Amino acid sequence: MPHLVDPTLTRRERQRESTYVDIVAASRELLAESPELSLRAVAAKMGMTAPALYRYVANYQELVDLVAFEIDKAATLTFAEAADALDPDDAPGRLVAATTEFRQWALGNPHEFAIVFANPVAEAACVRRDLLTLASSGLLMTDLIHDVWRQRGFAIPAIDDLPDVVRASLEDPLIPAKVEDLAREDRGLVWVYMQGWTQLYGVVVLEVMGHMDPRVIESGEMFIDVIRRFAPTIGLAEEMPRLETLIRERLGRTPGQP
Amino acid sequence: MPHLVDPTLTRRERQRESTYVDIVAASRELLAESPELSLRAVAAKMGMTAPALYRYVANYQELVDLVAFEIDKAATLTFAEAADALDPDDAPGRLVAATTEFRQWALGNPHEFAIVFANPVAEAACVRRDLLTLASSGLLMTDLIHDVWRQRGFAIPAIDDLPDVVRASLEDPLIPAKVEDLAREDRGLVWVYMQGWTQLYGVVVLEVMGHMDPRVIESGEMFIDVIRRFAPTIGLAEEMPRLETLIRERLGRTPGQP
DNA sequence: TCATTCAAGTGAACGGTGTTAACCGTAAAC
DNA sequence: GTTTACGGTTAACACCGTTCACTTGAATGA
Repeated sequence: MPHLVDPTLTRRERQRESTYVDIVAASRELLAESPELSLRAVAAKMGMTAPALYRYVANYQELVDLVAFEIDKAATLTFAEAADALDPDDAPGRLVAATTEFRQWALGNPHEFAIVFANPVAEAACVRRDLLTLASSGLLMTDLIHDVWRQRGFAIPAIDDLPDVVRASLEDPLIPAKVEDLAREDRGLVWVYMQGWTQLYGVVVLEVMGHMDPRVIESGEMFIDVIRRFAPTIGLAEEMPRLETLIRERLGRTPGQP
Repeated sequence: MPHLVDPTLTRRERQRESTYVDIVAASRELLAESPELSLRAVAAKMGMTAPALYRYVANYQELVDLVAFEIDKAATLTFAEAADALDPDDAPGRLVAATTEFRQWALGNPHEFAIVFANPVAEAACVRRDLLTLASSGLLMTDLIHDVWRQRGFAIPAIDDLPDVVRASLEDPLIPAKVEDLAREDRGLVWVYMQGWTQLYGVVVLEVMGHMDPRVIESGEMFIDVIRRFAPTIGLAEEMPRLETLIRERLGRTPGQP
């Protein structure tokens, strides 16, 4: 089976690339068991000594950033899969499916979640060749909300009604995301996305950290409640009963299984 | 100035008590500069060697729990002060004042915030004599919401309308908080509190972690937005304009100064 | 008052961490 | 075919949490 790897890369580059993959794999195996990710442990798991890793990352923080970036990328794939299990025409269903999968993944992989989302400005470094590509999970979620908006056309705040600072941050965003695809007058949609993300993030962090009655966490009622309260904002009030059963279906499963 | 300390305690006990205070003080000084709290550094700052600390805490995690508990207690005092700067009759104002102070404190003391609120089930241990007294900041917030409810009397969900698990967790709560003061039919208020706390927590964690446009963080617009969207839930829709100016006043100050 | 007890501190040590330095073989590059 | 430089090594440093054996001095009981 030829051409499984990019042939434009030289042998050395391909080898280096595969080492990066190994680093991430070893790190994720370690994270599955212990919350602490140590450079030495990663090296040991790869059959190397710790200083060797410094040929690939400048320091420990960069290792963490690399792993966080790749975890986010991989997790986003499973969120997208959850969405793709539904009709392309059912944008609301796809959104809540991905959202629920996100919540389930976070609860099932608390250490990975912590490294990606409870990491102070994780995106700051990400020195790898993949430049400063915003968290891919964020891109997916914006896309999904965008789809809902296109299909259902809920009301979004006029960008000129928003506070000055907000308007400025929407007009030229710091992280060159897909925001540029939106016409200036539609940028209010991004603000709606941020509102939703904020609320979603709140429940999930509280649940993952265990700062909530275990029975409530286990049942997912607060998670559902948050979605239910946000639904009207994106014009999904009437559809909510259907979406709720859709969520509850997903809550029963172990994450990752479509 | 006699009787500054409890005279019922023997000399040894008083000395021990003061050492605990020193431990917390040294820890907080360290947290003001570096995000990492190390047992050895705390000991060094107190002029002791590391093993000596093991006379006071069983292990590192217990040190962290102790410090987290005391930080929460101290921070809650400043929240309460912010509320007390307003009329006792102005329950809504007191609530948003404390809430805003919480947000300001979190942004100003990110390491302390992380140790208290981004700590996996911090309340689990807390082996100190103060038994298992729920996070005091949580108690304050419930009190403040309770006051708003008594003064303004907004609609709360009937406990029998809530999902089974939620009802169960409200009828006999895991953490023996002030929930017991509420009649069974009023327990829905606690659910409202949890909703509010979830949303507040979401913004603040996102802001503290830096997972948001710095300009938006700096301005506090998302924080205000969250409060504004939650206000109607506790019957404060009409009062929101007044409350918003109240918030913006507080946003300008450095936290801790009433 | 004297002997005893015991809490509170010490230093040394173990295994772990991130990180740097000097070194070396081998595969790529010219 | 030589040279370069990449990817690995070992040794060492400073720091971490933790344990153990030991001292000391103050509170306690006879």
